[in-house]
Amino acid sequence: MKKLLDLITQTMEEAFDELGFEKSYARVTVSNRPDLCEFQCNGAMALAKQEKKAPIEIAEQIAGKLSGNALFEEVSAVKPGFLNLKLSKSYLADYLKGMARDAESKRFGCERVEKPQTIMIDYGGPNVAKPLHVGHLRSAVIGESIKRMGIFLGNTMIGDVHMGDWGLQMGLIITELKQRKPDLPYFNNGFVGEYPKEPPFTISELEEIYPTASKKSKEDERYKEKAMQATYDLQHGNRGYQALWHHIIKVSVDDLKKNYKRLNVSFELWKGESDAQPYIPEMVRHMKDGGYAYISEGALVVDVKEETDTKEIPPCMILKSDGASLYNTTDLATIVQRMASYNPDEIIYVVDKRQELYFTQVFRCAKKTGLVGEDTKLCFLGFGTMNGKDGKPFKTRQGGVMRLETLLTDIEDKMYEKIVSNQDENKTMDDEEAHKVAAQIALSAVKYGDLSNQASKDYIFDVDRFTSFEGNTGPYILYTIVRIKSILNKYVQAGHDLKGIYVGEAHSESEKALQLELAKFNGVVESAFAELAPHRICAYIYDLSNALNHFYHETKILAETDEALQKSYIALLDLTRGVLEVSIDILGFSAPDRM
RNA sequence: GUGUGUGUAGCUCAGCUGGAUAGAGCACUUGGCUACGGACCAAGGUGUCGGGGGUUCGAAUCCUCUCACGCACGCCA
Repeated sequence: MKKLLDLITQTMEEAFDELGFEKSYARVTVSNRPDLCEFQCNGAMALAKQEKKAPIEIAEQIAGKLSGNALFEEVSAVKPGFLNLKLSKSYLADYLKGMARDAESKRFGCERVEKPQTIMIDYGGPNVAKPLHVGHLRSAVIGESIKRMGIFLGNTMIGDVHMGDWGLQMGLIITELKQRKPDLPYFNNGFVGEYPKEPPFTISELEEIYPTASKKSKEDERYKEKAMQATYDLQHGNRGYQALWHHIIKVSVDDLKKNYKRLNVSFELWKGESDAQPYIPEMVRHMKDGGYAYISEGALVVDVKEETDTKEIPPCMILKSDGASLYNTTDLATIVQRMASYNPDEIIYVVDKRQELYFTQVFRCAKKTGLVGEDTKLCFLGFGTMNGKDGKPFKTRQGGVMRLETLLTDIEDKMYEKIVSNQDENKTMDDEEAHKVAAQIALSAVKYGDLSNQASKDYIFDVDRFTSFEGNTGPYILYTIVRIKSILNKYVQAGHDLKGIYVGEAHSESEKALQLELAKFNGVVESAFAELAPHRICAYIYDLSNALNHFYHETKILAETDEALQKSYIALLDLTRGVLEVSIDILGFSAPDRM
C-alpha cells in the first residue's frame, strides 16, 4: 500500500499544480499541533516570496481548492499561512481495512522494495575462546534488528558474525595447552594418525586458558615468543596445531551459538578472520601490480587521501613492516571474499564508533583498488558505548568486565521475582512458564533499552529503568500486547470469530488517534531502515501503545452492545496487536500470552 | 595540535531534516480500584535548547565564533 502521507501529499500537489504553484512546496507532514489538526502543509509560507503574495492568501486559495475533497474532513488556512488538515474518517477506516487485509502476510500495508538488494551485514564480532561480554551486546542487538528490517522490506540480508579466530590469541591458547598437557598427540610432530574427535578441553576450560596465557605472555617474554612461534606454525601448516585450532573453533562456536540464541540473534554465516586468509596473497599482489600500494616507513600502504578532506587521513596499511598481515589486511580480504561469494550491493558494518576512521581508510582503499565497484555501498554504522549509571563504561561492581550471560541471568531473575510476586488467583502460572516469560520480558527490557536510543550515541544502561513496566520500556510494550490478547481471547471464547471483521469509522478522538497511529506503520519501517535507525521503531510502538491504552481506557469493548461497533473495536485491537507484534519481531523480541 | 561527536526539565531520552505554545518517561503532588489485566489512566510545573553573533516572515534545527566533555588520529583489533 502507498503510504498515507504520500497519498495526502499527492492530493496536495495536485491542488498546488492546478493553482499554478510549484508542486515541490506541497509537502505534507504529520502535525506538530495535534490539538489543531492531524496533518499540515507549510508550503504557502515558503511560497509567499516568489509568488509575491501574502502567505495566508495562498493558503486560503489552496484550502478552497481542497474543500469537498473526499480525503479530508476539514481543510483550513490559519494565521501566517498554515494549511491544517483533518483526514476523513471513512478514508482512514478504508486505509486500515487495506492494512488488515495484509494481516495474513503480516505486512500490514508495508510494501517490499521495488528492487530488492543483497545486503551483507557484519555484526556480532565475538572472539573465539573468549566469552561474550556486555561490549558485544550492542553490535548483536542493533545488527540483528537492522537485518530484520531489511528482510521485512524484501531485501536479501546476509548476516555474518565475523569472528576473531586468527592471530596471537590462538597461539597463546596452544602454548598454554602444550604446557599443561604436553602428551597430547597434537604436540607430537611425529604423529601421523588421526587426531581424536573429542576436543581436549571444555568451553569453561578454554575460557580460563586464554586469560591465563595472556597474562603470562605479558609477564614472560619467552612465553610470548613461544606463543608467537605457535601462531606462526599454526598459520603455516602445522598439522597438529590446525587440528587443535579446529577443536577450539568448534567448542567456541557451539557456545557462542547458544549465547546468541538466548539473545534471539542468529547469523547466516559463521565466518571468521581465518576464512579471509586465503584471499590475502592474491589481493596484495593485485594492489602492488595495480600500482596502488607502495612501501612507506617499511610497511606496504595504499594512499587514501582525498581532495575534500578537512584533515589528514593516514594511508591504509596493507602489510606491516615485518611483512605480516594485520587487521586491515584481513578486513580487505574479507571484502574480496564477500564480493566473490555473494556480490552484495551493500555491506553494512555494525561496529563500535571509535573505529570510524579506520573503516574510512578500509572503505576508500577497497574502492580505490577496485575490490568493490563504484556502485557497491560500504556502510559504517558505528554505535556508542554502553555506560553504567555513573556515566562511565559499564562494569561489574568489582570493576571487571561483565559477562553477557551474567547480565542476562541477573535480569531474568529480577523479572522472575516480579512475575511471581504479581501472581494472583486468576493467573496461576507454573514455574516453567514463569521462567520462560521472565526470559522473554528480560530480553525485551535489554533490547528495547538499547534500541530505543540512537545507535550512534553513548547510552546509560540502567537496569532498574529498563526493567520497569512503566514508561518507555520493553515490558510496557509487552504489557500492552498481552492486554490486547487477553481481551481478544475473551471475545473468541464467547463464541465470536476474529475473521471477517473490519475497522470502521472512528467514533471518538482517542479511536481516531489510534487509527492514525496505525496508518503510519509502513512509513515508519521504511524510514527506520533508510536511516538504519531502530530507535524510530521503538518510538513508534511506544506512541502506538499509548494511543491504544488511551483508547482502551475510555472505551468499553466487551461490554459494547452494538454488535457492529463492537466488531469494529475488536478489529481495531486485533490490527494494533498485529502491528505491535510485527514491530517487536523486527526489533528482535517477542511477547508472551500473559505475564 | 588536527579532526570528529556530544551538550535540550532534577535524572534518562525524543524532537519527523526550517514552522504554530520545545515534547515523553522517571521522580514529585493529586484524583480514579463493583480490575473487558490499576504492570493502567487522568490532572498538575518544571526549560537562558551550553554561551555569543548571524542568515529570515520563523532557528533546538542552517552558518560563524566560543566554552565544556568524550573519542580517534601508521605497524593493536
